[in-house]
Amino acid sequence: MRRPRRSWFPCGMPTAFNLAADLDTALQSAAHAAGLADAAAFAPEVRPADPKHGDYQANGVLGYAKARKLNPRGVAEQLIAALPASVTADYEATIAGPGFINFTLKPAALVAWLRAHDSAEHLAAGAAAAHAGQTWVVDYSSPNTAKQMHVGHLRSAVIGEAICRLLAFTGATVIRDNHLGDWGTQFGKLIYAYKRWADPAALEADAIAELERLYKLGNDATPDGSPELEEAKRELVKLQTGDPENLALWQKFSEVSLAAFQTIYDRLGITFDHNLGESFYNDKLDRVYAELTATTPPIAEVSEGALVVFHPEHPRFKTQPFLIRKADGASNYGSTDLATALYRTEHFKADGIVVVTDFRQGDHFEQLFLTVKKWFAAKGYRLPELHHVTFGAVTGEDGKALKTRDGGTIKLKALLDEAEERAYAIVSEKNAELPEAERRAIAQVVGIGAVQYADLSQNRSSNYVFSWEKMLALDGNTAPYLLYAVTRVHSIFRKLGITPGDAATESAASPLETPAEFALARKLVKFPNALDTALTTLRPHFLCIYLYELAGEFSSFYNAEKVAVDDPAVRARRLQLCARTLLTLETGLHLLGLRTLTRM
RNA sequence: GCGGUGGUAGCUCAGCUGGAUAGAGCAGCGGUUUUCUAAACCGCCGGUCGGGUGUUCGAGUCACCUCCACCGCGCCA
Repeated sequence: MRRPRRSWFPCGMPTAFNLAADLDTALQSAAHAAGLADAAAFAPEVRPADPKHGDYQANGVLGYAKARKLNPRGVAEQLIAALPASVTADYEATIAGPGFINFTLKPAALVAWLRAHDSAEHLAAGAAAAHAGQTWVVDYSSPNTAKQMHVGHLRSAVIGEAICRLLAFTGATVIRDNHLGDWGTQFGKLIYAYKRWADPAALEADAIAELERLYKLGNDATPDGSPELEEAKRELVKLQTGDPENLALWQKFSEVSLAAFQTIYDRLGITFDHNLGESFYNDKLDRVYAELTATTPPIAEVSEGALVVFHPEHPRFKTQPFLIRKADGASNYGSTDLATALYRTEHFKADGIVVVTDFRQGDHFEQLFLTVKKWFAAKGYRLPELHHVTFGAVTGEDGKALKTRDGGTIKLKALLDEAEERAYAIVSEKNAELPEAERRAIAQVVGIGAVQYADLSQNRSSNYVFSWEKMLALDGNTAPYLLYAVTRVHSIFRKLGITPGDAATESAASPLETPAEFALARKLVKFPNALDTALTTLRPHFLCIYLYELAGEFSSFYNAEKVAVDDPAVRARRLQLCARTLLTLETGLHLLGLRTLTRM
């Protein structure tokens, strides 16, 4: 347990977590205090500033003044004069350019923030305001059963897990739901093949690979119009009507699939709370059809025998139908996704639902969400926030979909294995004196982390070019660079035999002096802004950018200032900066789903 | 045809929802180590932000037009 918060802050007040948000509030009240016309409409727009201008800048004065034909600099002067004492005690505020207000943290306030946010618990407590009391369901990964996970499943899993951790850190109760593709026509063919050609030895050795082989056999053996296809369809009908043998087979397929998936998830640090696949919603579809057709006017209509939803107010979806039941009466993913949205709302009491799939499903989810909104409004159901988090394709260096050399699909297991092997070769080259077992352990963290980080560090909406060389590079915005920064900090504490954040060191720290110390400290207090941006946009790369810049500031600091100096007060303050850097880097990397190291 | 996402330095990418002189890494060139991990740090070089018009104090960011790439658009998910 940590000791209770000290009460000797220079300013006496509890230090806010997100200083920019705090300044924003202060400027709003200053607008009222200064008697600005229409003060309620004034949006300060405080954000982190370029360090050469200060720590934060308020851009909102310009727009506000312009709309009212006022002199922006004059308004800025009024605002600064009306700032509460708590702000003027902590910041230098200046007017710059056409009417920006720049805020520079005074050294004492800077240090007060660093002292207050001295543990992961304190950071989390500060961050928890964003989603406290809310429940969020995150639907990600979602592979098809009876098939191995391949490279196409990577981004959803990695991005989805990072979003889960970010939401949880900011106070939400997060429900991780793996919406498996475990139902559909493919199971008729698979059962057909399984009953004829299943190889018990292969099933024992690698069940999911054998199922994949059988599906291919079944697919090839059942061409359109053939009697074999009719037989496969009969197997499917038997499954759907509850035939015990087929149901048992299907159940077995799901079980071995989940077991195989879990070996991948373990390596990526993912644990699902639920695996509610499409099959789970089979008995919940009739209610969807009934409710969508019983409204006046009906939300869904029959067209060409199928049940569809049109959205007349939408330029495209007024003619492009959202298909929610096929003409033969069978369900499709429109049906199950509607039932899923309802279940998550009613059963999990979701305040927000996030679905992480590739961008090609954009139309589907736009239609789905439009339909859900109308449906829930008609029935008086509470509507959660609905987010479709999309991402681009993973491509090879040629810009085309990533394939093996012979054109096959790259299995996720093979990809992670290769990442670890490559990392092992690098660690062995750089640090040959470490014992092999440790090099293996390091290679796991670095290799898997490199794959995760490469995926997360790029804006998710663009395609991402897969490159072993780039993701495993020690320069640039990569996992190895960040992990290395972490180990350098650990190394300092290890050499000195000191625990990061220990009370004796913390209290012995003298005021910051050098440019490198200030630059690092000023970067540290911006962590909340990075969190905030990553969360409000559901784009983890904003956190990556911040961590990369922080690691860069640390490396510069490390290079410019020796930490283990003789002067105990100087040493203590630099150790304090090291401890906070470590805390922030490790907290941030863990939020992204990466593990960290003390040596590499 | 309609729509989505991209197009920023030779290459790979940022650019925080309209702010200050557009930033990183790689590649290229030049420096830094009797000092806590040099897997690092510092400097130089490199840009008509695909093109055009517009909106305004201000546009890589917004609107319209246009070119290119990838993708989606009735019974796969």
